[in-house]
Amino acid sequence: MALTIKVNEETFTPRQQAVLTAALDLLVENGDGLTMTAVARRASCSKETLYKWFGDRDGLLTATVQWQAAKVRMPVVDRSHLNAKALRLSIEQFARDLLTVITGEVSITLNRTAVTHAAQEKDSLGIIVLENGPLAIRRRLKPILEAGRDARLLRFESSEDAYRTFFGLVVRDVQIRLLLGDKALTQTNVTANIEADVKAATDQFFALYGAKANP
Amino acid sequence: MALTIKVNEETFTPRQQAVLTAALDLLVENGDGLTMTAVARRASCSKETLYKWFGDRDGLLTATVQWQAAKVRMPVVDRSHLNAKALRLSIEQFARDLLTVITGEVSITLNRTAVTHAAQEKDSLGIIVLENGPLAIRRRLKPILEAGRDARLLRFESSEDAYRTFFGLVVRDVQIRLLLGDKALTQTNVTANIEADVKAATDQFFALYGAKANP
DNA sequence: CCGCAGGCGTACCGTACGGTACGGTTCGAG
DNA sequence: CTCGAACCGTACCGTACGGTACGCCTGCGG
Repeated sequence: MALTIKVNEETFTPRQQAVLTAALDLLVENGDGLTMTAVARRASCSKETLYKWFGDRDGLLTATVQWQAAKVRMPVVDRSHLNAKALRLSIEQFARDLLTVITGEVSITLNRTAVTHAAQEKDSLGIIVLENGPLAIRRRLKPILEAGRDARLLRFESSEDAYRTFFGLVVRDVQIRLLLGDKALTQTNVTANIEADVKAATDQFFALYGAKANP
Repeated sequence: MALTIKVNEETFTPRQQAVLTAALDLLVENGDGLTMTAVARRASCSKETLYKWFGDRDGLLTATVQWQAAKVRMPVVDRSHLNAKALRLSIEQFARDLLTVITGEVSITLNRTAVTHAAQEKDSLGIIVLENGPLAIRRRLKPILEAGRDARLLRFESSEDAYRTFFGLVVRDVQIRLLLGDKALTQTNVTANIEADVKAATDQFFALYGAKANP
């Protein structure tokens, strides 16, 4: 049960979603100190119900992460008419969404939880976060990049490499520093600079992969 | 005691270093399941000694991370005669060292431990890892970058931005994926591509910040 | 040889927490 | 009204682990 990876969105009853919300809230505020008793108390339900619904602590954790991670949805970009301006706006939007999500408190908590989990030979949470984080972005971004290449607006060999470079240019050292609790990177400090960072990253990406550059 | 951040390298007796080595080994193999009893047994010492030397579990953890992290030393690059070729080699070397360290098993373990720690309002380990990881690299790289700029080989406004872009270009999504336990990124899989990745990142860095480009 | 400091091994304690059991309550079906 | 399913609250159990106490051994200064 705990090892099961649910690929398609599991339907939770509203009551169950309330429990998951409580669990997520506790996770965000209390860090990793998520206890079954605390969840039960916060959600006003009995521990027995928790165990009946989610199997064990890992099942509850997995369901919470899965459920929340699946909520993060990147906007779909119109791919039909793709001029230079539209492409740039799309890329910029991706950068903005990526940075916004990654610097969010919920995302930080989920990533921390998954990393902690991965430190105990249990990779299920890591896979979920990966699947709904970086990999989701990759799935969405790649078609855009390839459309841009087909339209002679971008130039690259491997869309995989282009995506990963984009990721690096946008995220830089922000995520790891946030995960490590760098006080110099307060939430407000980051969000204030998002627009400038997005623009800079997009500029750099086009400098590297724009049709004019990089012959 | 546990909150103390030791800035200068604490001198540990050989016996104490053996204990720290045992702790690190356990950390690497057993993930986060580091128990005082296990350390004591592995190091053939008594728990009482552990507590006498390190105060509490956090103190031992901090000492271990601190001691190991301080071992990671970036090579100092000769800054005196700086032609284009030497600069490029220096940058490349930094990229190589950064990737090699970050993908190492010990580094992954330390980062995971620090992230886990940071998920419990305790940021001491995070600060240590930050200080000896990204920030150490920054301290070493910045002078090189600025020397390159002074020599008209590089062109950038802020050396801080240049460093962070470099970090992003080199690390990309490798570190977070390793921390999350991505099976698709096996150790060997990464190390095999390090040279190619290093060259690509350096190329991109010079494309963005080389004197000829980016007017 | 004596005494003692440092350290090993082990037994022990307290607590926190995962997991279970059970009595009481609500609510819908028949 | 009755019955049973679902669920709440709570008490309880077992265990793992952080931290402490203590007995024993070793080595060394006097």
